[in-house]
Amino acid sequence: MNDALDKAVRVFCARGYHATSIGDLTEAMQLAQGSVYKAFKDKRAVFLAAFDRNKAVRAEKLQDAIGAGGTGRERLRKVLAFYAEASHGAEGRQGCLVVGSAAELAIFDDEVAQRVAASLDRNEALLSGLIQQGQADGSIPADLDSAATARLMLCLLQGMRVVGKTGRSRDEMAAVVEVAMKALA
Amino acid sequence: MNDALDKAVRVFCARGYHATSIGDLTEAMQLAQGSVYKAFKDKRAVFLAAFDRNKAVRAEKLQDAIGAGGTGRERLRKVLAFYAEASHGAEGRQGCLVVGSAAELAIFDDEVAQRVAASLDRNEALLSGLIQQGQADGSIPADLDSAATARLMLCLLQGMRVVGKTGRSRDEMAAVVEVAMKALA
DNA sequence: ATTTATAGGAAACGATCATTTCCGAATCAA
DNA sequence: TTGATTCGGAAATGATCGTTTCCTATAAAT
Repeated sequence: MNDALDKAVRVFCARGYHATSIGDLTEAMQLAQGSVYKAFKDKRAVFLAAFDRNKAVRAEKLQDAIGAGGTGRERLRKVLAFYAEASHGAEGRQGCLVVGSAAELAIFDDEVAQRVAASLDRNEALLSGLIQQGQADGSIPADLDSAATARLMLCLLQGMRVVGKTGRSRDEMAAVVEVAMKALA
Repeated sequence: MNDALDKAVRVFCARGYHATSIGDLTEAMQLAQGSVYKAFKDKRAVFLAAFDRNKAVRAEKLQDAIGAGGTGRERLRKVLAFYAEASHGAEGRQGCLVVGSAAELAIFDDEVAQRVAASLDRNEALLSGLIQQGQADGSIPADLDSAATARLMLCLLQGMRVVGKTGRSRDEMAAVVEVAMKALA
């Protein structure tokens, strides 16, 4: 089931919610049309499940990328690099489900809006935590506004995914990470 | 006609392309359904016209906000503040047509993808020009990588519009601008 | 071997939407 | 005043889509 949901995630990322038909989903998930409606109440339920699956998968990959060791500064850089890696080439063109949902559904669907906000809040808290870790271990200045800096980084990460839809190179995105680290001065 | 297009812009921003029906457009534009098809070939033509109209309006407002005087650093701050102002409250929730188009249409419609890329490139060039102006007038260090910094600012601006869809306050976004200025060190 | 539950797949339904067509009213010219 | 033209607006059309239903085949269970 998770395999099928991963396929659904890719379709929803690339096409958005409204432009994805049930046929698109069954084709990608390799399921019969009847099977989709046996497993899910409706298209929206498939989307919500795909959203949650995407959130879990991305969160795990991000945690792997951050790793356990290193200073707060080093780990924060790894977060930026993780997003830079996802914001170029084919994966960048595919787009981000959170960004797409924010643009397409946040106004109409309160439940989707809540999940989008929760995803962003979670990311912001993660960034804020890493900054505070860096301030504790001395790799980031103690007088820095951790909340505002975390919010800046959150905006930057989401923006990279937007700009990445127009097809940038890995080097272009990696260079952004280097400059962004200057905000930790 | 421009008035009607401005209304269309708002609808497309809020609802996205696929979720806006012709009825939504006629209601917002206060036009008869027949009149829409007398003025435009089809829904996509309305969208492209609205996109161009939005681009022109936003570019003019941005130029007004930047002003003619001041250092490159001061003018760059005004660009960031302009986007912060658009990324909170009701306008922030309404969203950005470029971001929405990038997420929803950039993969399917080459013409839309080109316009999105052109809008981002134009913004990136504007940012790069202001940075170079700042390097010429001494308000921004000369050894700074203007291209990478401009790209960072572009990502940040687009990301602010994404995050702004979840309803942030003016102060939250204004604080991001202050931190972002540190990237010019 | 027979029955029962399960899943795939096709067909049908109802709704919605983009688009076209048609009709009436209003405007303008003669 | 009359006739032509234009424009708003409503109805009709054809297609698509989400959803439901029904049928068949396969596999599990007794």
